[in-house]
Amino acid sequence: MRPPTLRDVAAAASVHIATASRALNPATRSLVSTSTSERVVRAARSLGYRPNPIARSLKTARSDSVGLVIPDLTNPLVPPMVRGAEDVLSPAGYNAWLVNTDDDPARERTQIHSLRSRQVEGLIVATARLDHPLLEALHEEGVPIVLANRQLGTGHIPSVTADNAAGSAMAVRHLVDLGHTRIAHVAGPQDLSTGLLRQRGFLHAVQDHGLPADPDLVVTCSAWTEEAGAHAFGALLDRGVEVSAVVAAHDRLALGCYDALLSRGLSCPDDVSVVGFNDMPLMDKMRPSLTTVRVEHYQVGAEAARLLLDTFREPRRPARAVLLPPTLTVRASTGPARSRRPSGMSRGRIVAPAGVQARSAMP
Amino acid sequence: MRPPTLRDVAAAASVHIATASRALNPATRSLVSTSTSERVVRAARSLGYRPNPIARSLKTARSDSVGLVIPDLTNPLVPPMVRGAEDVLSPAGYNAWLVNTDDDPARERTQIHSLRSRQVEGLIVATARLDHPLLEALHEEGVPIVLANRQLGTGHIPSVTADNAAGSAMAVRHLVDLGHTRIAHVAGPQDLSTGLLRQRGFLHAVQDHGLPADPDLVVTCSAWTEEAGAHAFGALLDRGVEVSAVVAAHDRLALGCYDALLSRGLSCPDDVSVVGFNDMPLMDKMRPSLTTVRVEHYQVGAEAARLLLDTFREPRRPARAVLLPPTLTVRASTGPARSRRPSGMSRGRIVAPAGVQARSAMP
DNA sequence: TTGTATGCGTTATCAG
DNA sequence: CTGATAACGCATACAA
Repeated sequence: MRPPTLRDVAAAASVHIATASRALNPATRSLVSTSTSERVVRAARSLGYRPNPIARSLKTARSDSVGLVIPDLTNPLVPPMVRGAEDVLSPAGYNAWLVNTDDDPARERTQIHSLRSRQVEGLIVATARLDHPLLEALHEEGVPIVLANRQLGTGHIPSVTADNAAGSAMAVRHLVDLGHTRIAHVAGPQDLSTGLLRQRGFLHAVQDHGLPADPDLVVTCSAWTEEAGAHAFGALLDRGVEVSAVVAAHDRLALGCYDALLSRGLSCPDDVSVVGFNDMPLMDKMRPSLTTVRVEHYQVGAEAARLLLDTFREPRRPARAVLLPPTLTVRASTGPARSRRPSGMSRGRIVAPAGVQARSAMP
Repeated sequence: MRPPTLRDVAAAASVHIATASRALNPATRSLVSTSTSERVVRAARSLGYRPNPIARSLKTARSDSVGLVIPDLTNPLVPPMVRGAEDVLSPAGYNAWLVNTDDDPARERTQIHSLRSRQVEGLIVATARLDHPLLEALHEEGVPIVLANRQLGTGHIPSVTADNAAGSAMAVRHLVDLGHTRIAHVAGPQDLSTGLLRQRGFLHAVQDHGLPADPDLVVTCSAWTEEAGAHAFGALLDRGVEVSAVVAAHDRLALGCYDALLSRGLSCPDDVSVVGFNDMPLMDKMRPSLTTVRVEHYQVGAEAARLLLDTFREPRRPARAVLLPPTLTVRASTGPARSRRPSGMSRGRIVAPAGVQARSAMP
């Protein structure tokens, strides 16, 4: 049995189809007498009428939907962002189309094309790179876009992110308060705003506390994986660099640091304190539970959606970069710096393993 | 600048709009001469023509999209299922609409309504309860549905799930091989097929190994949370039930068991071995890393999508219940049963804390 | 306040 | 093989 259309409702209420349309549409109901409007509504209800959004879209050239461009749904940071966005979009009458790009530019291109052909009215994009011609081009074209979690280098497109520099500073501050002076940074990909700004924030914070910005204390990962973190931090340890604490630019990198320490017989936090970034689910269940800079990804998604809705209302509003304040969640992976023994191999001091020449920091 | 329509393409190729339509549509291209079809395709490409799926849907009464009804995107089991489904649907030309129900029947009802009004051609539902009138009704109506991860009690609707009973049996078998004879079960909600079948599988397996199905060894949780698991297993421990191993119906319940043990000064696996269910992300990073029954949720999603596509081709095909074989991932949370000392308080034997009367198992 | 007429972009059914 | 025409379901400018 074919679902009832407006025509059926109009017939049942013995009014013209146009009248039925007006009566059923809250915005135009005032143009119709209360009595007939009531009659129409009753007829619609009794027939189980549901407006056909396809037909409506064709007519109004609106789809009431936005595209959500994400790297990968199975990345634990993503689902909270998505729900945050949906929880704002939904009450505003918008639906969200999700697409995964797997951080592959080609796939991203086709996915965004597919979204546009489905007539989405705007885009929330969580896959921005610092240099991102595609997004710049779309923005030039006038496609409403809001970036979530990551920004462009140019800042031309509105964005909602955590205040990454502030987050790094909080981590450093915490470690300095615990007495640490040799603090390393396991940085993330430098072509992403998250990686870059967390590193910059780290370097500034270290200097603000009067500590030298020793290049030996910074290692960079090209991916946010445990393996990358373990490899990078392991290399730093193996170089014999003196270090009692590390700020990782991502919880996964921090877990990699755990692995690097474990495989070298070192303990966290006794030998080295570790701070992560993001506070992914289950970070409280690690051993040791991870001290980390908490980012409210739900809020990032929600705020991005609000910005997008704003853009719909005021298309030519200048780009804004909304920074959400992170917080520091202190758990068991950070502890006081060991007071250094005058000489010898204290457990708090990392020395190069046999066969590796210890290299002293530049003066 | 308005995006080009079929009319524009037809004009540019100086053919009738109907001819342009046929030329551009792979299925009807054969009705058009090669030369004109080439001309049309060239015109379309040079104009950057993209068919309007809204208009097409209105005409064809197809949406090329299916609904994916999930409990909550932030549940770590869900994203792999979703991607599995998408990776099958996408090559078949279907897009997936995602909705979260938060396991709230009212919300589920409205979300499914919303999907239907968006003209989805079928539903993949991961929120089934054993008793689920809404789904039965939809199925009666002829809406193509495939259940994923959970089944109905009646089995009237095609489903794809892990073989939950087999999974429980694998867990029990593993523990028996390690010498355990007092094995508990922390069961999940019994109104869900997952909870029920894992419990049943546990009880059968225990009996198959000649162990008594002691009711004291089974506790039930009404939610898949760590708190519920900790509370239930804690209560079992506090009753003084002798137990050296536990099969939890979910990794989260298993983590709750960890908590219950920890807060009672007991150690895993030295005092009690713990087996989880699902192998959620990061379970290898727990301390101890969790031995668990691995369910390939990606495959569950993918297979559910395949079944749905089958249903589109053969609407009246009888319901099938596809069971995917789980595997046991052995990690550090399970170890050999302690050989029991003749008397005294061995660490391997749990005794009731002061103030709690130890209750012996029924004879 | 209600009815009339038209079109959104596409596909399908006719003729020719 | 191609062109003309209608129709999908709805919203709206215009007329009454």
